[in-house]
Amino acid sequence: MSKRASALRRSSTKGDPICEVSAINPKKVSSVMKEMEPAEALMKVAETFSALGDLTRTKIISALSIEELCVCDIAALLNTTKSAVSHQLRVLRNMRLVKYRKEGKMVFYSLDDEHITNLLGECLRHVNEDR
Amino acid sequence: MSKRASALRRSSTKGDPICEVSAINPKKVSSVMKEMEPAEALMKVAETFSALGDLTRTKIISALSIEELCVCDIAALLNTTKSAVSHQLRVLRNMRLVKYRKEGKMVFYSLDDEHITNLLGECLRHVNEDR
DNA sequence: TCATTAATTAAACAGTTGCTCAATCATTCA
DNA sequence: TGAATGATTGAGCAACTGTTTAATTAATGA
Repeated sequence: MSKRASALRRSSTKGDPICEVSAINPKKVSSVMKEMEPAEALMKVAETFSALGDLTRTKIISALSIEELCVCDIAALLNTTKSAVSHQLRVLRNMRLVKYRKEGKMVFYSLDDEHITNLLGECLRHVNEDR
Repeated sequence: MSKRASALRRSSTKGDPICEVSAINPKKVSSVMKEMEPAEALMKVAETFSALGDLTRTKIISALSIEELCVCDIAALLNTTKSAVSHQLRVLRNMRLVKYRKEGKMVFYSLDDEHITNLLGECLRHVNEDR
């Protein structure tokens, strides 16, 4: 298990920030690096999770998973201002987590697709797990 | 569709932050409020998504979805410091997204359970969707 | 016991985020 | 057209976050 190939290659500079020598398993590292998702996709994933990672926005998603709602109703539901909700809806829109349709002056929001419902569901299952 | 019940109840204070009169559909709002997930669960959900919502941590999760790794290997893989990785691993540990086992001086991290793999997979499917 | 090294931790700083407030846009209706 | 209203937007600010640097802990082996 512990066949560290070039572990003898000593670094001349000491206190180097990158752990470049020591116990690194270069074979393992390079194989994982190849198998990992492309950086660009992971960037979008991080942004998406980040968009979901706020209590106000999580509540919005949870509400929309039940029913289509207008901005005003969401604000009433969360006991906050339309402005605050609108700001957060933009974040969710930017990550394609919600979609909307206009009806007169009002704008009705709903979840963009079933992935979002699945993400919420899977996360709820995780946090509700008792151990 | 547009049967707004008590829309006539006018607020005396003008410019009030909460959109308490106007076009709110009180029936809809209260029914959604009842059906929504408990606030406590949603709080944990938001924290969990927040823990996943950072590029460094997303990369860590992606790497660990392939293979168990020690801190040093993760740092090498992400071309960053052990300290930075250790800090982020703590965030992931706090949200029970990763687990670890010690082997001598080294600490090997892996994903906590299949929910985490599912979350990553579902999110990847979302961001990779072409439209 | 002492040196070495993997990992964790604390403090500090820069960058980011979410809300508030005010202004603005857009649609309806008199 | 002008008033009213649902929604969006921008600026500003307080709170939070992620990295760096340095110190510390824990385990190994000479």
